[in-house]
Amino acid sequence: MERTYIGELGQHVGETITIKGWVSVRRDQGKMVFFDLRDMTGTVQGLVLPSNPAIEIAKGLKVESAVAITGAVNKRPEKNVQADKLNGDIELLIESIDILNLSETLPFEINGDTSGINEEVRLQYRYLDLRSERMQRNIRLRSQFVQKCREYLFKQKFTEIETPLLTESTPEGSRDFVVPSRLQPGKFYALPQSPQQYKQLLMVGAFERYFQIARALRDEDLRADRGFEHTQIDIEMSFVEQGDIMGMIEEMMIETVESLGFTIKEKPFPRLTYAESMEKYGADKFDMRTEEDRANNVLAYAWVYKFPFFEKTPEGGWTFTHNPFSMPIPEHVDMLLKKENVGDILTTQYDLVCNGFETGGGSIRAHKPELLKSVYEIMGYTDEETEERIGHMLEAFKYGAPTHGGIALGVERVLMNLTNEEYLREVQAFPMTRGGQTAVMKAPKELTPEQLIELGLRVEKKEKKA
RNA sequence: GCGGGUGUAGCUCAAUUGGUUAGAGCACUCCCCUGUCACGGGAGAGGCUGCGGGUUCGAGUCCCGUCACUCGCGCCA
Repeated sequence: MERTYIGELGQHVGETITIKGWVSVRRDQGKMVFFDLRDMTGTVQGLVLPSNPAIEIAKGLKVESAVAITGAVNKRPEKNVQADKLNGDIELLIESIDILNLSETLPFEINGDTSGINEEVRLQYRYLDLRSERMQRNIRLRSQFVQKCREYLFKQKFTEIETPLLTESTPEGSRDFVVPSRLQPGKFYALPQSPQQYKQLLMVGAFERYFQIARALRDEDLRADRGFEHTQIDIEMSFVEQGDIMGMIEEMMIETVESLGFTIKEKPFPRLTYAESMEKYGADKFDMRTEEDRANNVLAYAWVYKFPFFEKTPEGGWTFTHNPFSMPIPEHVDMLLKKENVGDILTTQYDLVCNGFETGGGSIRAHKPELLKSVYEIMGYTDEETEERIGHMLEAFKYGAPTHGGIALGVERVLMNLTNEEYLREVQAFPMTRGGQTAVMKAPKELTPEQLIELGLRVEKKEKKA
């Protein structure tokens, strides 16, 4: 029989239907047996009468087994109505039970909040942890948020474009994950820390409005709010100025987040300069919520901008604070080109802050070779070193590169704000442990000697045959 | 790399100053129960106390080492 979703059973009172899903709870009354049955749309109580031959199957049916159940959707007797629950006014009088997969006893209970369970166990059996109500809600909300962003961006004439995963290592910034090349032994690809350079090249390539739900990878030690991999909504636009991007992203966040039922504390978002932020909060990210806001899960967004472009290195040179590809604020362009008062130069960088987290950041980019070159000169690179690192960008900028800028929003950071989760792992389906151990599977692990030889990572031993 | 915390039954946790046979709740097995809804009642099974050394008449408890997990710092444009 055709499947009916549990969330729609209210429309089928009096009919005999088939549901498919899982057994959440079994309540064996001796003669009668009650179940809570669950699919992706909701939960319903089922009951098996002692006269039904299926009663023997019902008694052996273990929690979290996958089942297909046929029965009659009935109104509950008046005194058994649970008005506050979905389907609390109906129940399924079970006629037959088809066990699709009988579950063994679970390693931990999932019919409550699993956040108190040993995380090693949760991750080893992540597919079970994901069945819990909280994880279902978090991961589904994540999908909805991303969908809303996509809808908004398509409406704004954006094109979704994928950029390569196997790319070039960049020594500055965070540590790269690297992949050995088989065809060119001894050489390595790097996995992207962000699609930064490719998205700028797409602007040179005349796509004007690009976005990507992009994975970014960084081989740095983990934190509660930081993993090896995270996802960003990566955006770049041509022929725009700082205010255009900030205004559009602000509109996108308001539209997406409010359509998901959340409340924003202040609109338009407050805008603070870096100096104001440091003076007022002592940090470049801050939490503007009151206790009441926190209790009501209100989202307090703000922009921080006018960051210093450069900061001193321990060796006494200069390095960038956020992004070497950024443009200074318009009135500081001359200072950059002349390399004067370097410490005073402000960048067009803007960070989106929410509830104490940096949820995104971007800037207007340098779109002329001399601007970008000047940044690298200030940082002390020789012409040869600059050419080696970003020669391809300098070359690309020679051919009518448009003014452009963009932003990257951290999907996990946004979701942590929405769900009030303290840990990034709670909004990722398959996160890693802090030691870099993958969920469920056993990466990282050794390669076979044959694989290592093929990759040029081990020299083949010549076998001596007598 | 550095510092803090944790590690006892499948899960969550107890176990006085080192002291009998390491306990409880949930889950599990069996029995009873026709309106339960985290059903209830009864019985039972389940332990290399992370691992390795040491001190002691005696170690879950103290000491040394080690591993895993975790939080923070460094790091993370």
